[in-house]
Amino acid sequence: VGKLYVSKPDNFSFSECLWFLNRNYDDCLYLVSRDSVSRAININDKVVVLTVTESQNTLILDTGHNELDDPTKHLAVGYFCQWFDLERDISPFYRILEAHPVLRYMADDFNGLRVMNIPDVFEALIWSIIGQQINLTFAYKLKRALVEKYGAHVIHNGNAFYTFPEPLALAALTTEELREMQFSKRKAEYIVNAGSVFGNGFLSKEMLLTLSAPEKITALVALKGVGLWTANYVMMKSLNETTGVPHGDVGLLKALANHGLISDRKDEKSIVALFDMFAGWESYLVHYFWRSLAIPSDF
DNA sequence: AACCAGGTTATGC
DNA sequence: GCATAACATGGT
Repeated sequence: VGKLYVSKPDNFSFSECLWFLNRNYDDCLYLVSRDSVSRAININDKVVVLTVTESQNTLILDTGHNELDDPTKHLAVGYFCQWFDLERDISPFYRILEAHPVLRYMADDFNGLRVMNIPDVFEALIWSIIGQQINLTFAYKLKRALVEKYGAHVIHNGNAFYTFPEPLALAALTTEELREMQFSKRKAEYIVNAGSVFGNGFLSKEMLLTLSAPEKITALVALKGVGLWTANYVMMKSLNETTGVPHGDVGLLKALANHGLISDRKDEKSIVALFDMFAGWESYLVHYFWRSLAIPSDF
């Protein structure tokens, strides 16, 4: 009852993906165990807790005991497929990776890791705004406070599963309310404004997906508080654009330095040259660099 | 106890 | 057009 099946693509490792989701942080939007991940998703105003496990050749989506109609099932599968980036053939990326003298180890050590997406573009946007210029541990705390206060939740097997707050719920906030939750005044303004823009339909995922990559960037950067870093983060994590590079990202720069690929943080030439080699797969490279930050960096 | 953190905007030359 | 400052506060 309530089970859906998705076949595994090539170059896919469920455990690598879970490992990335669980890194060292406390994400309030999903629960990872050794062999499963669960999160609540909102489908047509119905909150469904999705639990994913794997068997030999398939991934098993358990939606609990709800009797879901076919369109809802289809949306649940669609959500999961984007979350784990399942519909992409990443073998071209692996060919480039394996040919790189310094980075080829990633093809073995991180084998089967996908870009872990954030299908809800509003969630991706607000999350990236929260994460600007603060350490990730604190960023996850801020996100948790926001989600637990303004998101909906359901109880499933004794755990509370939250959905990300709706745009209009955040649009209705005053900046003072967010300030009390340790958001800076600027970020509070950005978040309320973004809630208003999305909540009133001036911007939506459907709209953004009709645009070319440069047009997407332009549309996103037009929002207050969204610069190139944030726009590219949303591009790579929510809009299926594998060319997005969050320029200037401190994690990326640290990883590049760890691998001896840049001499210092202003070494633009080396960065451009490297990403040129990975043309079309830039965001995969970024994601693998982020993954590399979570292991000892003794190369 | 300084310095840094998944940056962006406002200001000043 | 490019550097610099201000933002706010937790983590290391």
